[in-house]
This record gives sequence, C-alpha cells and structure tokens, in this order.
Amino acid sequence: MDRRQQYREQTRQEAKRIALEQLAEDGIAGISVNAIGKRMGITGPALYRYFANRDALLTELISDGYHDLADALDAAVGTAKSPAARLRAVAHAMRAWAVAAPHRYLLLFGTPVPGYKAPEYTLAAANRAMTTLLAAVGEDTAQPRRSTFYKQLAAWGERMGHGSLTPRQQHWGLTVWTRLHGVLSLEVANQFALSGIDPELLYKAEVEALIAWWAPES
Amino acid sequence: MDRRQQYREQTRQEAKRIALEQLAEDGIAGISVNAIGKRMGITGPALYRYFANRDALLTELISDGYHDLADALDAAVGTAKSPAARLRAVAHAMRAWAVAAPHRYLLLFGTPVPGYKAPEYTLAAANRAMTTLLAAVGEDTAQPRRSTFYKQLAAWGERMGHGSLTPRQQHWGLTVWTRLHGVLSLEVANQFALSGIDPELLYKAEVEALIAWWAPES
DNA sequence: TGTACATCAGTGAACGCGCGTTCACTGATGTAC
DNA sequence: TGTACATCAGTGAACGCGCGTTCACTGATGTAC
Repeated sequence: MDRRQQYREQTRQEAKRIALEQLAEDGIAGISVNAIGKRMGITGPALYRYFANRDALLTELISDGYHDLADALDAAVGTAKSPAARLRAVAHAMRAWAVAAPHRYLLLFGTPVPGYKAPEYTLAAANRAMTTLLAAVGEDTAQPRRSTFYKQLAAWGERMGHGSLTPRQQHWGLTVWTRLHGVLSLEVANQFALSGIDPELLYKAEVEALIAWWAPES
Repeated sequence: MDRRQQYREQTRQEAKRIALEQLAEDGIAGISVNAIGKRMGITGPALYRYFANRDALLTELISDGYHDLADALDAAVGTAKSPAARLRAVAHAMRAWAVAAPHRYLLLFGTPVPGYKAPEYTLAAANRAMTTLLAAVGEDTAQPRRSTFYKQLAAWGERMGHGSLTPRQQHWGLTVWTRLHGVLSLEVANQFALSGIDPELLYKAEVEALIAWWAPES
C-alpha cells in the first residue's frame, strides 16, 4: 500500500506550508521545528521523520521557491508573441510573484542566511528561473564584441546551457534581471513605504524603459 | 570632569564596532548583547549602561550606516565636475562602500528585520543618502510631464526638501538608485558567486549605460 | 589638602524562554504466509 | 480469513545551549565644602 506514502507527502507539504507562514510572520529566524509541530498538532521531534533537520527544510523551501517562480515566468512567456509583449509579460509575472509573497522573494534573493550553503540541486532550480527569463530576450543583430566581460558571459552560457544566445543577449538578460530586481527588492524591503511613491508605477516605468531600449515596438 | 563622558563614548563605539563584527560573521541574529560584552571583557548586563536595549543598539548601527554612506557619496560627488563624471564618481563610491562591508549594506537595504520599526531619526539619515545621490543628477531640459507617478514624485520632493529638482530629475535619481542597487544587492547576496561573472564588470556596464542615456559625454 | 557624599560602571546571580536534536518507547498500519 | 512479524509515525522526557533583561550589590571616580 502506498497510502502511507501518500499521507507522508501530505504531512511534508503541510509542514512546508506552515514554515512559509512563519517565514512571513517572523522571518527566517521564525522558522522553528518545534513551532511547526505545534501548529500541526504534533510534537516537534516527529518532524524528524520527514526532514533530516532544519537546514534540509530550508533547502526545500528555497528549491520550491525557485521552481515556483520559474513556473510563473514560464507561463507568462508562453502567452506572448512579440519581444516587447514577452518582456512585459515576464516582468509583470515576476512582480506579481514577488508581491504576492515578499518573504519568499527575499528568501531567494535577499540577505543570505549566514552559515547556510545551498546544495547543488538548489542551484539547478535557480538556473531554471534564469533560463526562463533569458528566453524572453529578443533577437540580437548587433556586431559581436570582445571583452573580458563578454568572455565570462560566453563561458557562463556554455556551462548553463543557454545554448544559442550570444554574450550580448546574455548581458541583456542579466540587465533585465538586475533592473527589475533593483525596483522589486527595494519594494519588498519596504524602502518606498514612507515616500508616498507607488512602487508599481516606478516598476512599470522601468519595464517600459527596457522595452524602449532593446525592443522598441514597431 | 568629562573624562568619564569621554570613556563612555569610547566604550559605546567599541560596542558598536564589535556588533558590526558579529553582523559580518553571523548576520543580524549574531548580534548579541552578552556576546558583545564577552568580547569587550565585561559582562553582558554592563552594556545596559550604554544602550537602552538591543533594539536601540541596532537602531544606532543603522543610523550610523546611512550617515557613513552619505558621507562617502558626498565626498565622491564633490570631486567631480561634469554630470557624467559625477555619476561615475557617486556610483563608484557606492559600490566601494557596499563591497567593503556587504553586511552593512544589507543591514540598510536587505531583508528587513522582522518586528523592528525604524524611529524617525533613522529615516532622516536615510534621506540624507538619497539627497546626496540626487545631487549627482544632471540638468533637465525636457518638457514637464503630468501623471499620477509624477505627482507622487513632486509631493515626495516637497516633503523631503529636494527643492529645485523636477519630478523627472527625481525619477531619474530613483532610477539610478534602483539600477545600481539591482546589481549591488545581488552581488553582496553572492548571487553571482558561482557564475564566473565578475559583478564589477556588470556594474560598470550598467553605470556607462546610465551615462549614455542621460548625460552622454560631449 | 582633606573629608563627606553623590554618581556611576561593572558584577554575578537569577528570571523565563525557546531553540535544535537524541533517544527509548508505544501503538498503529502495513506485509507475508 | 487469520496469525506473526516488520515497518513506521508519533510521544514525551531530556540534553545543552544561548538569548534579553532585572536586580541588588560593590567599588571606583567624580564633586562640594
């Protein structure tokens, strides 16, 4: 019977769900094995049947996060046709994801947890999100350039399997990422809270600036 | 005699210095009153003669950080004449400051401490850094625009005393900030660590892109 | 210069708390014949 | 269908630990006359 297996998976998911609640309420330090157990109606030590230890739980939350974000971006890219529409779609999806669960965005891209080392399969998940974003990059008809930076980009693309993209396209993809993240990370960190400025408007302006620069609409 | 006062100030500074060490080593959670005392060669409770509590200490670290950053930016802006040189100088100063003490940069702009509320004088310090950055913004000869966003910017400038700047200049200043922060925050969070990409090169490219857009060199 | 008193830095014990993790155990749920 | 055994979820006590903070105290450093 795999009914036991099924319950097992269910319990794991509930534990993670509650861990995310705690993350939202009290940050990473608020994620506590014993407290999760208490909310689930079981004792703390029982959770060690499901996760090797607290770090293993954190690792799964992070990995899940990257995959969930990548799924959201994938879905958004799929719905758009023109380069400009693709960029708009992926940028909107990214902000929607971040704003819906700011603590989760910060778990992935915020202040690193001291002493925590991400295992390899977490990095694979992170790369998935990046690859999806790069898929939104438009064509590149410019002359190739040579520089230390572009050599690093080429090597990175090689390793990550960004296959057909030119270094310039990768540079552009990275730039899209850093610019969107620049606004988003400040928004989820509440840096605009008291300014009276709506971060969504700033974000949209940034997205349109990106489009105007790379893929002006015909 | 104010010798006592002098020793007092010295002890306060040493406590903060050690707190920053702990911040660098183990993150914000690593800042512990008792541990600071131990490193100073006194007992933990003795520190309550110098700081009301742990939160008060954190608040000072944050306020100090904003002022220190603002000083660094001020000094950099002062050395440059042309708009392009000013932007280069301020951008370089910002990265130098962040890279020299990443934990400090993250303390100001990273994941917010849950449950911590910044008092007003911290906000004033934060505003100083922003104002300095805005001072690096070049002239604005474009036609004024009207939109919800620009109205918010105007109100913000009014409240913060950005006096003579147009909303468009403020928008540009914010954009400079978010774009630089986009690269910097990912760098200090080690997101480029395994990519083989030198974040400094990406940063420099971003700075030059900003210059090319707003203040192309003659 | 000397004495009496006030101020203040620092001590050490104690408080209650929650943390991650281990361990031997009970009892239910599954599998094999 | 019934019995014997293995697997596994969950318990509850216990471990050592470090945290922020309070409190009554000692002893040194300052001030006032």
